[in-house]
Amino acid sequence: MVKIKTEKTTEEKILAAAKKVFISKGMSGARMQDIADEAGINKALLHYYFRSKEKLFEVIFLEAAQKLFPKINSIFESDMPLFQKIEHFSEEYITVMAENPYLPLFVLNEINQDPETFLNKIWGKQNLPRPQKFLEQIEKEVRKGTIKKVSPLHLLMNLISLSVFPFVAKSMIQFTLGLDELQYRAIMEQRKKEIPKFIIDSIKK
Amino acid sequence: MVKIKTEKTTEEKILAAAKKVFISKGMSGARMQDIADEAGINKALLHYYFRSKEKLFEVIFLEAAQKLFPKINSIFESDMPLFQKIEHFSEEYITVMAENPYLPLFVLNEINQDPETFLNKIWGKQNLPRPQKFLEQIEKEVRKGTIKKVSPLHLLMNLISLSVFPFVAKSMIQFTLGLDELQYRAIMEQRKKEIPKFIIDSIKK
DNA sequence: ATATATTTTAACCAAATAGTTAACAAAGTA
DNA sequence: TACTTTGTTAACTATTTGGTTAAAATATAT
Repeated sequence: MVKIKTEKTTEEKILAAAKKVFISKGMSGARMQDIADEAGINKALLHYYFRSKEKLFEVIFLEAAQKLFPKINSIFESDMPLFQKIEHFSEEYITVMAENPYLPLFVLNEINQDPETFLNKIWGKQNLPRPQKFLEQIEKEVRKGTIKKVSPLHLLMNLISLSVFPFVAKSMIQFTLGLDELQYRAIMEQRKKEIPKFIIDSIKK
Repeated sequence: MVKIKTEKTTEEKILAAAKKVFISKGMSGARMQDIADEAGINKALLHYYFRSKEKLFEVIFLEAAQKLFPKINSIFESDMPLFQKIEHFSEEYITVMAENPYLPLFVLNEINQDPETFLNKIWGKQNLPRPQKFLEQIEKEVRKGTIKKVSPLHLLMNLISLSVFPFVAKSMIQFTLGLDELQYRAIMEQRKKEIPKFIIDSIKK
């Protein structure tokens, strides 16, 4: 019988704790002490593994951004037909976000605090959404006459809005509608099918 | 010729400065010194007019929340027919938010940081969205057969997502699409008509 | 076993930051 | 004018917080 290592290394504990604290409090609201407590270690250890709060934050933020965008691009830039792409996108996106519901708000908020820093320095632009191909595809379908004459840009914004916003407004939605965690998840599950149906019903001829 | 007072009172200067700083940096990222500088006054004056950072923040946050929700409710609860309500909502909402584009992200983010505090203590629930009547109205239309068999809840979420998200993601959108302020505003202007068209095309029989 | 390198901690430090105080200035009032 | 209230400031204080240090504990190599 081989012994399998299940204990987290200190670095993993730190990263998990940092992720939790940064995502719930944001960069400026997070305290190094809170992260240390959450990880069950001494504060000095944070600085031993990651030099500063900024460095630690950068790791967490990049990981979050990686999770948010690359998958979007791989779908946007694939060769699927339009309707299938729309279905695939909301399915995939909601699946990933259901496991990390606070991620979109976290990323959007940090970007908003200092767009310059985040959008230029931290990212190579390969991580950013590249909707070009998707936009062209819509335009082509419009010209072919297979869908109604819709604005590609607005259709893009619609697809993303419908998929992302329910996560950004999670707390709000749960509170105003009185939903517990399970009910919320169930509704997000439904949306995987609801969104493409809603969109396709609107644009198909 | 009567002299008209155009100078701001100190209190107004503070509120304007606090609004600007809090909305761009958030509660935890904002510095009292920044607010004082922005208002062109001494830091001690902030404490003279508002006792603490928290008190000052509460004023700003409430004002922001007031602007965000009551109008929504007055539309949701009016007696307009459904389609007109949808048109009216996106028109009204986008008009208000175009003047305060960072407001939704600010409010959603602060709520997220501490839902308990914000949603219970600070608000009397009269400010929160009350979508009940709107949901019932949709259900009625479905039963009458005037629109397709859609989920009222998802339709509600769709309308709000489509209207609010483009403001929440403003920085992101501008950066990835390379839009300046004017172009962004123009697109939001278009959305006032695009959103209701998009929705109604989807649900009408 | 001994020595060396790595990991972890408690105690400390310096900078940042919310909040206070006491004195001064301006405006209102008798 | 004298006096009181209101508004404003510079300088200061207390606390929070990111970061450091030096020593102890643990693991690793010889």
